[in-house]
Amino acid sequence: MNLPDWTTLRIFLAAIECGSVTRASEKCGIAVSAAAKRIQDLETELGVQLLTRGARGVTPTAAGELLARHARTMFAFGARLGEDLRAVNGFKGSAHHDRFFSA
Amino acid sequence: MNLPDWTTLRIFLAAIECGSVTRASEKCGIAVSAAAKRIQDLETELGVQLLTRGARGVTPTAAGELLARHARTMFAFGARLGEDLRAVNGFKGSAHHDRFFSA
DNA sequence: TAAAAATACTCCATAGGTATTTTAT
DNA sequence: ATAAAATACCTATGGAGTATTTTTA
Repeated sequence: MNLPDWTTLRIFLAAIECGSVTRASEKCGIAVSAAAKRIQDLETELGVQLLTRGARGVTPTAAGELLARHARTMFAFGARLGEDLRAVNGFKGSAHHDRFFSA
Repeated sequence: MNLPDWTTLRIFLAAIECGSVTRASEKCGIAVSAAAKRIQDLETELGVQLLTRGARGVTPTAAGELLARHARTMFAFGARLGEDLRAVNGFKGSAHHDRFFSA
């Protein structure tokens, strides 16, 4: 298996921050079904439940909160990588890449 | 744009470590053409040349080495994430997930 | 019963493979 | 001349959408 991909992590974080998969899917510009499936597949892959589902939305489990914390760190790290790459590239095409590595 | 996905980073690292895209593709169990395309697309997305191509293989550019260093850190971090998730999960299914987060 | 999430299905974009051509030493 | 990389082309998988059903408080 592989590390969870960035899109999935983004949706997962959004679900926690929004408190619902529905609003997370809107925020991420994706269909609810697709977002829900990504999170489900993630849970299956990891073998851990990440979210508790209710009629009013979702809340993270302990594992979910742990993953969320790590994911945020990863995104922060990704942002730094982007900055460093731009620096080594002499800021060429920085406009185009402004959002490349942002969370 | 998004952060470079893990598969691409793995292939890219392998290319540097093996000194050739051909051997990297073998190591990663993928066709040479697919590996080459991933690296090309990565360079296009980033707007930076990452590898110098020669008749005997490839060597990383400055940007390539920078990305490689960051990628290795990301993978190391991913491994720690895996360990932490297993811990919070009370080591359930650890056998199955042993390699989930390894580089 | 009213929201949110999960399921069923369909479609298409793209990742990957094979075969071939181009490049660099 | 030869090993490696790039290109062209084709196929199939899976990611995303719409519509519907199932949950949960």
